Amino acid sequence: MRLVIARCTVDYAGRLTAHLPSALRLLLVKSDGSVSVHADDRAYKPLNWMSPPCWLTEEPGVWTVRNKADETLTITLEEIQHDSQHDLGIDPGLVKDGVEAHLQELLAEHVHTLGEGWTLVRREYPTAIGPVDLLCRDDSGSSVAVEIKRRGEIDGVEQLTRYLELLNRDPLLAPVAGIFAAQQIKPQARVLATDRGIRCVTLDYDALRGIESDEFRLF
Amino acid sequence: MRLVIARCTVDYAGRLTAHLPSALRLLLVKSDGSVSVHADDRAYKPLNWMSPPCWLTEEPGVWTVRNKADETLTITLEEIQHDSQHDLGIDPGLVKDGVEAHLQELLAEHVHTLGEGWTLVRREYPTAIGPVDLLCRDDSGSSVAVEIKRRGEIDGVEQLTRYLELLNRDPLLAPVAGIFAAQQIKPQARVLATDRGIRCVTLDYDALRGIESDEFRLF
DNA sequence: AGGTCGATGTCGTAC
DNA sequence: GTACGACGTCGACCT
Repeated sequence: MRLVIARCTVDYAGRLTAHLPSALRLLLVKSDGSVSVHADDRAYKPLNWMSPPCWLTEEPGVWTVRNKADETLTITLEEIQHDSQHDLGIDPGLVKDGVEAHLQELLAEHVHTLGEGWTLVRREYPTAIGPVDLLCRDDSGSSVAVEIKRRGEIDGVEQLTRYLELLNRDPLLAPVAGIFAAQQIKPQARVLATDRGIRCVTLDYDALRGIESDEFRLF
Repeated sequence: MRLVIARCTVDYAGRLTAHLPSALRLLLVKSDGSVSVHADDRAYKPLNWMSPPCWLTEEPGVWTVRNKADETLTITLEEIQHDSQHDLGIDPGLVKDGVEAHLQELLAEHVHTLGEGWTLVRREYPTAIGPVDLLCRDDSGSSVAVEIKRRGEIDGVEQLTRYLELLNRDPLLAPVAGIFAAQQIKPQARVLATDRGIRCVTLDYDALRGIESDEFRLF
């Protein structure tokens, strides 16, 4: 990884065109060839960048970064205040916990929390427009499609609505009810779901995990 | 801006929990208080970060970054290889060209490219759930709502559908037709739009700009 | 503060 | 490679 602090102008030509007037900035050149230009604010997003795979051509005072789609990032250097190189090695990478996949696993193993006597037909039940998170049967044997989100917003309701429309065309399944399950459901999403006859369920990740560990304790 | 190269472990607890095993990484502390942790690959995305507003507490060997929502980023430092401070000043910021706003401007000025004798009612026509990009009238005086995207995907069709549903409840406007206009329209989005009676129009940014300059040339 | 929407979104993954 | 959905999406704008 190479760190350069320099006064520079930057021009990007690709999906859009963009220009950065002259100023002091951090140029970050990573070992995969990617380049990013950072100002002294905003943790997440660089002012300008080129993602790998891409290639840096270095001429005196001008860096050109190009990718396969022929997008270019041109950095014109006016004054270099710092330039250092560091060998970081390969990063072991991030370990995550608490994402949607985990919610799906947990709820799949505890569909009875949705209703007494409910059973799981399958996770990732395939449809023409993509898989439904869970397909269940309630105690009377009726089908129920469940869409799971960490944060329940309007998009998720639309997604479930599309699935329901499709599933209800299948005479072997219809009628299929819908459940919108999320750790947190935005008021607007709840209104839309309710208006469409979709039941909303708030999930408690820690509680579901609790059930898990309780059951573990039984053995 | 402070640049630190250090062997460290990182723990994030907030919307999810995440852990980074010990490795050599770049720690980027910006003057707005934000902190990001970068590996030697991927231009854009830090491994871990805390966005401003947030606050860094520095103890020997342990940094803690916290925000208002009480999410925390804990960095445990094992070995510091580099530590430098740089005063970059305020960045003049990015000048962009070719984003959706420009497409909207251009199409607003050339609604006749959508149909002979069409007129613009207004840009950003307000509805209860957000503004419609363009509201037009066709040659017969009928209303047409236009949703503009750079890249036309399924979300945009859903968005336009919601607008149309609302606009068609207004007896002064109804019936309102829909146009989904984008530089590029994904097949799935086209299918969905067509199925809902929404016309799809592919926009040519350069051509629209060309019309612009042609008209300039007339004077 | 909360909602909506655009983004050079980026990133993973299934087909 | 393309398409699609998730993301600690972020960030900008408006109420």
